[in-house]
Amino acid sequence: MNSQKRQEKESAIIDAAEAVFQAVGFKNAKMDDIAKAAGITKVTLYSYFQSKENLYLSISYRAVNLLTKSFGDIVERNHHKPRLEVVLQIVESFMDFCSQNFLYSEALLDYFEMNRSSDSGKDESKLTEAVIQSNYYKRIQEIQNEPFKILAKEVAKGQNEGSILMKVDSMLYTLHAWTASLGYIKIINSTGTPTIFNIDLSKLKQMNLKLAEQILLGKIELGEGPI
Amino acid sequence: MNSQKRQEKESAIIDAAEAVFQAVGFKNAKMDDIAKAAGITKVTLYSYFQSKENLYLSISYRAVNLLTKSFGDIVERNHHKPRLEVVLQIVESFMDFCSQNFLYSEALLDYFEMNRSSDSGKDESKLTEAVIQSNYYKRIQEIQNEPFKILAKEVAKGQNEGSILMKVDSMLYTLHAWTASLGYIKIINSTGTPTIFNIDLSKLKQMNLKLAEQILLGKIELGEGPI
Amino acid sequence: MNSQKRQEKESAIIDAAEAVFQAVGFKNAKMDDIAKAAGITKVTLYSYFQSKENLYLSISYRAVNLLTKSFGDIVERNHHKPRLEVVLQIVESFMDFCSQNFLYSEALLDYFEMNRSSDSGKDESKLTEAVIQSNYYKRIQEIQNEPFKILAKEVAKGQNEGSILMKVDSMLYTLHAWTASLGYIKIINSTGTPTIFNIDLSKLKQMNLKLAEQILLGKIELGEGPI
Amino acid sequence: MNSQKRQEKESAIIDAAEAVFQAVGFKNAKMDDIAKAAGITKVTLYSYFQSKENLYLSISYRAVNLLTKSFGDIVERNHHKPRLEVVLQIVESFMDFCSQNFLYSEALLDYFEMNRSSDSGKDESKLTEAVIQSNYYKRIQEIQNEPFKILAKEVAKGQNEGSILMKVDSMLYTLHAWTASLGYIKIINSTGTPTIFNIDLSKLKQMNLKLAEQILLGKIELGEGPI
DNA sequence: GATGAATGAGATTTCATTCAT
DNA sequence: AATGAATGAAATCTCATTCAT
Repeated sequence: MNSQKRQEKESAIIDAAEAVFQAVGFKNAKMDDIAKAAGITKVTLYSYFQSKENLYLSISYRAVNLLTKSFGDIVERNHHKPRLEVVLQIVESFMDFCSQNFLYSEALLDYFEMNRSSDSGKDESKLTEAVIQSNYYKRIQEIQNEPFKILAKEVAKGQNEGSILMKVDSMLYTLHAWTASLGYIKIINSTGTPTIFNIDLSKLKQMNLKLAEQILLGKIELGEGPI
Repeated sequence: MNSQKRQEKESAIIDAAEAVFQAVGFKNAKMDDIAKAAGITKVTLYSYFQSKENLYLSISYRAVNLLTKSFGDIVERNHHKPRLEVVLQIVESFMDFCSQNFLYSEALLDYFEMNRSSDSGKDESKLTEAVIQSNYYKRIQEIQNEPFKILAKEVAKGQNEGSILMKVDSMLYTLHAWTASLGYIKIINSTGTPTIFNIDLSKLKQMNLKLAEQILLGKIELGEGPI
Repeated sequence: MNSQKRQEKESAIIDAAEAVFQAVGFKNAKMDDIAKAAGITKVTLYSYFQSKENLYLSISYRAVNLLTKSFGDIVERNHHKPRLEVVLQIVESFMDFCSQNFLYSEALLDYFEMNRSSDSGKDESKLTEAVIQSNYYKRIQEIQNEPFKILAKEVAKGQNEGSILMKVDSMLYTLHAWTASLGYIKIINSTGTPTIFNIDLSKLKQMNLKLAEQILLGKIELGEGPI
Repeated sequence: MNSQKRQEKESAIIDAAEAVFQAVGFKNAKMDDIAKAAGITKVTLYSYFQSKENLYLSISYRAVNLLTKSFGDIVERNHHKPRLEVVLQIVESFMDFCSQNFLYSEALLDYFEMNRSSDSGKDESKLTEAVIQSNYYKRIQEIQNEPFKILAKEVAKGQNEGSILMKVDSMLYTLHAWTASLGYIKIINSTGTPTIFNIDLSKLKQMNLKLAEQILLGKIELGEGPI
């Protein structure tokens, strides 16, 4: 099978896996069922993905790629607009992407969770052997920071061009925007409903965006600390 | 064995389980090893916790309890101080608690992840049978919102007493503070190191706190949306 | 507790055990249930009977005793009648005893089955450790042959007094009567119904008795072999 | 694996199980050891036999089959001889088969013991859940009466052709022969030695056969009862 | 001797993963 | 690459038996 065919088949398998993981969750998903859903045998499934974890990581990988692409598209589509706007759009799209793709956002978070590193490099003690061997685990490490980098770059550009006026270090701000989004996603994912404690979650998103805007415009006194 | 003795023994078992989960992670942990660590047999272990998942949930339960207690202590210790300060302390302690207790924060996040509910009540399709049967899964649901409620209450009090000046609805703000903390925790947990992208994570925390203060003091224009 | 009291309690426990074994069979019977049925705790049960097998053997023991007593009574009650008649009555009572006491007959057969001996003494390789230690296992061995001996003795007496005319060795005949009865019991016990293959089992009993009578009266040519 | 291969493997496993049961008895036999003896894993063992009891019943099943085959062979080999002789040979072969195959005869007796039926159909109250689910338990019920039927048929033929002269109903006689054999087997199995009470067990067998011959030849007055 | 808890041994199950054809 | 069977590791369960108080 030539490389392209293989790519396509691999992709089709991931599609099937996504459907199964989506329906019953990682733990309950059986490799048997995924193989069946993909219309192949378990052995073939294993010839593509060497472990269940690797298969799951392929979804994380896809998620990072989609996110990267999404961020990249925003940058490209708005190359003539002020970076301030681009940054806000990216942040919003991050939140939207995740709230619209439960599986992708979970896969993303799960990856970052498993990928925990310690002072002395990767902390492999909690990793399954299957993860350590996983080729997607390796591949995803190469691209894991892409979305973050795109965002950080736009922030820096904005500071240079003057549309972003805050005094905060661009990396620190990006990190902050990232965590704010992650927290939002975590809440969205722990809820299935559009409201929680009678609060419409869209209001939460709006608040996050408004806050981002204020920070970026330098309207907020953030003291000595963060700069 | 009277109820108290049983409580103590159960607690001692959870101690042992924490040590094992901490050391090798949930997946790699063997019930046999946990039993051994607790100085009991596997069967006894099962007589206390009906499944590995239930045992893990007991740690989530403990985490929620500790967090609740921590929040409650702050409230009590500072009953004479302005609520603004109390709220900021709670937020800070949340971040500190989690960054200092990897296992607890993970157990907390894992619980909220699995506990996802849908419009039509709990979405059990992704739960393991073991979780559905888990008594700790039931118990934790009764207290899961306690920490959040404490925080929300202090925010509301602050608005009443005038130390908190923002125009934002107290629940919405609390939710925002909650997500900001969760995001911070998620990043802390995905990292083992005190810095990421050359950014000292303590700076991120400071930024979060400064931001919280500015919001609470009503220094930020959050527009119509969130109010 | 004095010896008599203990005897009585032990007996009451066996009563309870009989009821449980009768109801659900040896394998399905739980020591817990037996203790409950006897109105005592498991530990007390164990202080009387050191193992489930020993408890079961106490029923075998009781069965052998009852059988011995039954045979003895017949002998006594009919000391003035011809031995031929006594022998026939014993054989009949054996069959009746067993068909009326499923549990006793099974316990009897089970004991003889487990007690299998080899050329080099007892074949303990298939015995459970529990059986080897069982005190009832020891006690029953002392009396296991009593019923057989009574029968054999009456046969021999009958030959001496002339009411029994067969030429067959009394021990051989007794053994034969014994096996015929055992086979009958086995069939009775494997059936719960009074008929099998449309044959009324009482007819089978009648045939066995008629045959016994003919043999004892020397009406049957048994050739050189058995004598 | 085609059906035949599976049959062969299943058969090989039963071979191994026989060896283990033979050596240490049912209770002492461990599934692990049987698997090891068969050169497979426990899981594979379970994929063939769903429980230890089912595995044991497969031996009962094999025993019934072997007995049926043995009886059938005798009938075939002697189709030109008088049925009287065939019947006697069958009875003798039954006794020999069992005395030469301790495990088979025990498995046979155990099956009949557990299979006890009541007026209202099978009496399942004493059966283990494992037995109720056992596929061999189902299969053996279909063939359990085959050996008996063969014997009964030859007796009836003998009466028709005139080599068997007794007035007794053929079914009743067959049942009697059956019980006599079972009793003999029971004694053989409860003994490991060739003698008991100084009686050579072969003499017992001879006596049984001589008796059978006399009955079949109508030499014995069995009265009104049985006919 | 009574009680409730714990032990130990082994049966059974579940699945991801691998083997053999 | 496809198929069905097998493996291995660990979870879970059952129960007779024992311990501690």
